[in-house]
This record gives sequence, structure tokens and C-alpha cells, in this order.
Amino acid sequence: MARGRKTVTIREVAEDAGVSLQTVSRVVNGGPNVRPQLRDKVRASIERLGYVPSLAAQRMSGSRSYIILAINDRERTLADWRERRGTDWVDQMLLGGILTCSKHGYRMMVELIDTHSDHVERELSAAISALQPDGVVLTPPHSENRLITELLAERGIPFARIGSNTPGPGIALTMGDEGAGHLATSRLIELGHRRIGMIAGPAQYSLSGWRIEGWKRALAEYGLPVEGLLETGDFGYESGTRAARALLDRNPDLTAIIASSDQMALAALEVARDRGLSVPRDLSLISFDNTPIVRFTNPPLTAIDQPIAETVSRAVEQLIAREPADDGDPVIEVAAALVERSSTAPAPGTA
Amino acid sequence: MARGRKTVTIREVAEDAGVSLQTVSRVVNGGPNVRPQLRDKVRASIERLGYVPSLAAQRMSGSRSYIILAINDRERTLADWRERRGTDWVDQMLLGGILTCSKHGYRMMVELIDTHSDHVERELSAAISALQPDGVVLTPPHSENRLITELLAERGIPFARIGSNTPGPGIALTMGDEGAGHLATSRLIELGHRRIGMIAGPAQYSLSGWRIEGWKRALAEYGLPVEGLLETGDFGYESGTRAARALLDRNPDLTAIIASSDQMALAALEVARDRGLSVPRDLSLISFDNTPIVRFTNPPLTAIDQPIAETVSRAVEQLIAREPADDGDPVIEVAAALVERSSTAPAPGTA
DNA sequence: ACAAGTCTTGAGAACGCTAACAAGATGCGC
DNA sequence: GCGCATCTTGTTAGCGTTCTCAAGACTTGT
Repeated sequence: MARGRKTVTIREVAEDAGVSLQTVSRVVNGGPNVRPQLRDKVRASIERLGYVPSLAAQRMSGSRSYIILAINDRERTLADWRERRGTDWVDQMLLGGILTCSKHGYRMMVELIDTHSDHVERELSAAISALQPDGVVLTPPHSENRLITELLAERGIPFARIGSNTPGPGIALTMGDEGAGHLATSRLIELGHRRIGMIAGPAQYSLSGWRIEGWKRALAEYGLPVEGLLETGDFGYESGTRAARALLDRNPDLTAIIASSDQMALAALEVARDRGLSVPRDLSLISFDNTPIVRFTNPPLTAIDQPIAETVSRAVEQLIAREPADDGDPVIEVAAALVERSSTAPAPGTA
Repeated sequence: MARGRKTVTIREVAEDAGVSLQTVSRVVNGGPNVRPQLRDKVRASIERLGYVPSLAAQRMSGSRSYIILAINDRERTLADWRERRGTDWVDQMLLGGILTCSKHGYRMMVELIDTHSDHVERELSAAISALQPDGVVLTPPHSENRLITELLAERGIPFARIGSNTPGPGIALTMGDEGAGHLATSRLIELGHRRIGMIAGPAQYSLSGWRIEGWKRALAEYGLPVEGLLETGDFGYESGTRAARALLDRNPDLTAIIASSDQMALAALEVARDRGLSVPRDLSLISFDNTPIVRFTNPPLTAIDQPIAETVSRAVEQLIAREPADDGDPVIEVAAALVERSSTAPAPGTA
């Protein structure tokens, strides 16, 4: 079987252009000191032969690997997948990442790792040794995992922590969860709501805590109570059902709920329907994430939009631009926005 | 800045175990002729030092690259993303791919390519030269792009065509679209429907044609008419709206619609609601894809479930297991299933 | 016009691994 | 016990690129 034509190497380009390997390499990498005339000649040869440098060889020669590694939680990803729950979050981060990587001649690779297992270090370590990425993007809950951040810091690999707002090591990229929690709550208060329940995410995600903080701050600003209005879920549908029931059982006068994920909001919507509560007439609902699902529910949900793709994109930009011996790692905020749909309305009995 | 500890190389393992590099290499790759005693000794050293072979170096030395490349349509992916339409399809294929790759010590990389641009060849060629993947997974509409399949065949790179049922070159993996179209249509006929409209996908996707074939076959089996019952969309929401309107305008007696994507089905649902038609009382609806969205619509949609993850997983298995000089490329079918929810009911006026 | 730079180019080593070959050890049949 | 095949281990030569260093060509200031 004809193995097809051999790959074009830098050597062939060098011969074709009548220069040394090193000169071609300089042209390819935009090296500074090459006469324009020669440069054009080399470029012509590259174009004609269709030369593209081999990633593997580039890595081998000790420079960059042109690979950014994205770490996702295997457990959660698998569960989402198995239950066909939709993994839009993964999607978004991948898109933002891949697009930005390709813009800079990089590639993004995804690795699934169990945060909870005691192999975390080993798994991550193996991935890094095999790939030797130029940067790593950590998604929650990995962003907060000390074992992971310390390993990366020790290895001297630049990394970004998505959904974290604590300063280094590693670039932190937050979507302003405290602000988003505050924003959603404030809006409900403006609409006349006084008893606003919160279905938070698991404590293991620090962003869960921040959203709660924002919610509390808004309530405090209006002197509204907090007691008995907080429930915790795991972002999944079932946990949302439990939480919504608990909230409504405990607070007959509840008129609004903020859910920390679309799935939990969907569950709350269903619970409300079961109890004969009309959304938004009797109960207003705001969710977090704004995945495609919430546009097609009945009614469509008002939601906090998480600019995940944008955030990951920013993270990748930072990692690629990063100088090896750079100064302190920044904390970057990509603000979330409130998208109003039809699950929010003035509180019952309001003008 | 301390660059962190250096990566462990095969050389260090060899020294630690007191053997040659080659022996370590053999142990790592499961080479056949190593004395058990030595093998265990080497394994112990590997374990102790935490050695993991460098992907780049492995590729360099002329063997496999341990990389499977997945090609997606940039245009469509970007549009999906921009409009936050949900790219569950991408998700599913990624998951199936990544999981199966990692099971075999491979990695999956995603590349977005414009099918329509005249750079297709160049883009693909560049990706292949840079990555030198051991296999390529083509998703629709790339699966049918001659420029692409010929390029891959010529280069001698094993590849799989998802959503295609025509024999080689390249492994074909179909979800049985003709059968699925037939299945959905038959079910509706069983329910007493006689005027069943079809909103097909774009002709550029060959699976669109197959679904139409299945629909026609089922109708023909019952001597039912086809005329005026076919509309074409582009899988997107807006096109679904247009198609559904056209269908209902032209056929006042229409009692069922099959839509070739969830988005188009959602649009049809909305059109029906606008016209005061109750789903499923007045109009039954079956969609293709079964993405998470359709579980949360009102009513939840009956849908043909596309086993995308499963299919991609099978594709990857095939590619990895592939011997270089293998015999003919197979055509593999991973059958789709009908998931009944609440958008289908007996035709109006039926027992 | 000359010394001291700066720009431009090239030669050779190195990156970490495996393929191909070579050589020594072991087993087998007779 | 000898010759041959087989098993086991080691040695050497790349794979395609960039890095380091060195040498030649060109500037510039005086």
C-alpha cells in the first residue's frame, strides 16, 4: 500500500530555498534578523512545498509545545453525559479555548481528571509529562484544588484558574459571582420581592460561596432576612427538586428563588408547577448559567449569563502571552450579565 | 525563578534500573521479549520515579503519535456558539472520543475547519502535518467531502466518516438514518396519522437524504402520499419556523411533522402554538437528535436518539486497532432509537 | 579608512524516544 | 556435546526542530 507522500520537512525547504535549516526556522518563527529578500524567498519555498512544522519536533527541540491543556472534572462530565444532561459548560469552554488557541497557532487538549480521587496528582502529573503543555486551564472544582495548583506551581507551568477570585499562584479568572448574586437578588428586590430563597451550589466550589455572599449583601442592604432561605444542591436536577421543596415547605411566603444552575432552576420550576404555583405570577425564578435549555422552557427563564467561552478565551490569551519569569499572577474579572426573560415578575400584591 | 524539577526521562529510569534505554522502552510498550524479573525491576523504577514517556519524543522516533484528530465544521460550530444555540453534538462526539482515546492511551484533538472554503485542503493538510495523527474522525458534512477524503486516503492516514453509509475509502459509521426515518414515520402511521410532513436537513448532508428515503418508504408501505409534504431546513431554528409554516399553510389536514433536528422541531412547536394547534392533540411531532433541550419543552418531545458518543467511540476504537495495511474499510451501523415522550398522540378523530 | 559594534547566516549539538541491527545467552534436537 | 534457532539485552542511528555558538558581512563614528 502506498503510504502517500512523505511529510515535508524543514530540510527540504532549506534546500529548495538554498539556505540553511536555521534560516528557515527563523523565518517560520518570525525571527528578528533575516534580510527581507531572503525571507521572501524562504516564504515562497514554504508556500510552494506546503511546509508546516511538526509540533512534536518543535516540542522536542526544547522550546514551546504549542499546547494548552484544559482540565475538566471527569466524574461530573461523565455523569452529565450518561444522563444526557447536557454539558454546555464543557462546550463553551472548549470553544473559547480552541478558537483562541488556533488564533495563536496553539492547540488545546482536554484531559478529564477526578478531583476527588487520591490519584489527582498522579493523573495530572502524567498528563503534564506526556504533553508538556505551555499552559494549563483549570476549571472548577479543580481551580481550588491545592494539590493541583501546587503541583503546577512547583513544575513552573503557567496556569489559569477559571471561576476563582483568589490571587495566585496562577492567573485567576472570575465571573464576578458575588456581583452576579447581588445583581440577581437586587433585581428581585426591585420587583418588590421580600422573601427570596437561594439554592446554592456545593461548598466545594468556591463560587457557590461567593454567590451566597452577593445574595446576602443585597438582602442586607434592604434589611431583609436570610434565615431559612438557603438550600444547597449539587447543580444537578434532583438536588434542585429537593432544595426547592425544602424552601417552599419552610417558607409559605416565599415569592422568589435564585438557583445556582439552570438544572436546579428547571427543577424548581417543576416543583412550583406541581404545587400549583404559577411562574412568574406566584413565584419568580432566576437561574445561573443561561445554557440553551432555558430559552425553551415554559416560561423561558430569566438567567445570569456566564461568559464562559469569553473567560476561557481570556485565560488562554494570558497563558500564551505569558513570559516565563513574569511578575505576579493577575486576577481577572469577566462580568456576568442578567438576561431577563419571562420567569420574573413583580411580587404578588405589588403595584 | 526555579523552573521546578526536570521531567523524568527514559534515561534516568534506565540508570535507576541498571538496564539499557531500549529495555525500558520495551517494558513501557509491552514489548514481547523481556524476562519477567527484569520487567518487574524496570516497572518498579518507573513507578518510583514517576516516569511517563513524552508524547512528542514518541512521535519523533517515527512510531505512532497517539493522537486522533477530530474534524468539525468551524462555520457551524461558531454559529451555534455565537447564538448560544447549544452544541450538544460537538459535546457528545468529544466525550465519546476523549473517553475512548484515553482508554487506549491516546489523546483526541479537535480541529475546526471550513468545509466550504477553498482552503479546506490547505487547512486539513496543515493540521495533519503539524499533528501527524494516527487517525482522523470526520463529522458531517466533512464526511462527504471528496477533497478531504481523498487527501486523507492519499496520505495513508486511517480515517472514519461519521454519519456516512457509503463504503470506503475510510471507515463509515452510520446511525441508520434511513431506518430512523422509517421508524419515526411508521410510529406515526401506527398512531393513525395519514398526512405526515417532513422537515429535512440540508441536501449537503447525505444523511438528510437517507432520512427522507426512510420517510418515503414508510409512507409508500401504507400507500400514503408524499406530495407537498417535504420541506428543507438547515437544522437551525429559523429555518424550522419557515418550513413548519410552509407545511401547515400547504396542508390544512396535516396531523404530524417529523423534524430532522431538535431546533427545527422546537420551531415547529412554536409555530403550532402560534396557530392555536395543541401538541400533541392536534399535531404530533417527532424530532431528531434528542439533545437535552427536548426533555424540558412543553410538551417534552418524542425524538430519535442519535447515539453520537457511542458512534464516535466506535470510530476511535476502529482507528486505534487498525493495522496499517488492513483490508477494506467497513461500514458500521450504530442504530438509533425512538424515545417516546409527550409530543406524539393518536391522530385526531382516531379511536 | 579603521576599530568596534551590529546584522545576518550557518554549523553542530541536543531534545527523548524507538527501529534496526548486533551480540551474547539459552534452549533444542540429535 | 555440537550446531542451529530462539530469546534476551544492548548499541547505534536517526526522527525534525531549535538552541548555542561562531564566523562573515555590513554599519557607524571618528
